[in-house]
Amino acid sequence: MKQLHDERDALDHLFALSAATSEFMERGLAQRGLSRARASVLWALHRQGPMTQRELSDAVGVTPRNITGLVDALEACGHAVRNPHPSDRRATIVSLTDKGNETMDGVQNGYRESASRLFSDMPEEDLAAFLSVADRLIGRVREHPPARHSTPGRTSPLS
Amino acid sequence: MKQLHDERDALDHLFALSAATSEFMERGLAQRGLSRARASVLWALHRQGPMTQRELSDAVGVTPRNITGLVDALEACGHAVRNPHPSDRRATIVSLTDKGNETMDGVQNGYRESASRLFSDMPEEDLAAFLSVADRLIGRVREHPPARHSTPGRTSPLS
DNA sequence: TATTGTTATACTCTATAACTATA
DNA sequence: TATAGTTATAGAGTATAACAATA
Repeated sequence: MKQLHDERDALDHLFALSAATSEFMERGLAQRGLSRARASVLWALHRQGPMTQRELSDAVGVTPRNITGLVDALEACGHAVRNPHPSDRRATIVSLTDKGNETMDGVQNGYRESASRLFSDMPEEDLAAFLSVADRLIGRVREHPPARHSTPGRTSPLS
Repeated sequence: MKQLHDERDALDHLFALSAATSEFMERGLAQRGLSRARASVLWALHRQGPMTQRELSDAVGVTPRNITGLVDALEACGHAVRNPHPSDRRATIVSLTDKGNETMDGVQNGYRESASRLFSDMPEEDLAAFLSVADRLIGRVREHPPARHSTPGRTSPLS
């Protein structure tokens, strides 16, 4: 009885934490004029360097058609550029511009500040417990349920 | 040095947990043919009973125009019905159908199973630590940053 | 034949603004 | 004058399918 209630309370907390965190992250991106979808492209380029749109498609987890649109938008606002592939004339290489790199550095610094603000005064053992539980939950949540083909758009910030 | 790394690691975990949880929840809804936006309307009706579209608009946090579209879709798939307001001829009352109630009961039972699967074998003190940390994080994440006007579409499952 | 990136098309979710019927 | 819900329009993000250029 008590245990059952605790479990449901925990799932409630998990959902609430997920929603709040998601809004938190998107608010940070919005300050720099980025949507989550566009930021996910910039993250991939920032972490892994220049790559073709096909590679971006795999890295970000959306179809090549969508990469066309996202890169169009990022090019229009000066965060990325398209260049011809040196040896494969079908392909185009997408790279970050200086502005794109500055933006992503800023996002990264923002995350550092956030991390400090959220966790710096948290007791060591609470932090450890949170990391441990989060690890287990991530694993369970990913493996168990009837896995459909991936839902798009998860970004993986904080390189 | 060590502490700084721990903080960033914790934020990383928080983002990853948020993304995984969000996919987990939407997967559960998708099994029943529901998107998050439509499920949020059904949740509001399931929790609070029949209400006008205007009230739904406030409950769900989207514009009245969007409620029109969402209710159109829910009516088309038999989960909800529109009826005239008894005293205000401008307004329409939206209610769950039997099918809508069954669907939401199923979603709720699914969440109960999920809660059990995720948390039932977790040591009491880990569960307590997670709840405590989650509470603190939700508060910090909501208050601190340059709060824009609300991002839409958070559902609040598990009544 | 297979791959890269595009055009064409469609669907969902979001928004504002203008309009109709009612209060 | 104000409110409830609609139409009209727009934009982002997702998807498939067909096609051109190239491998």
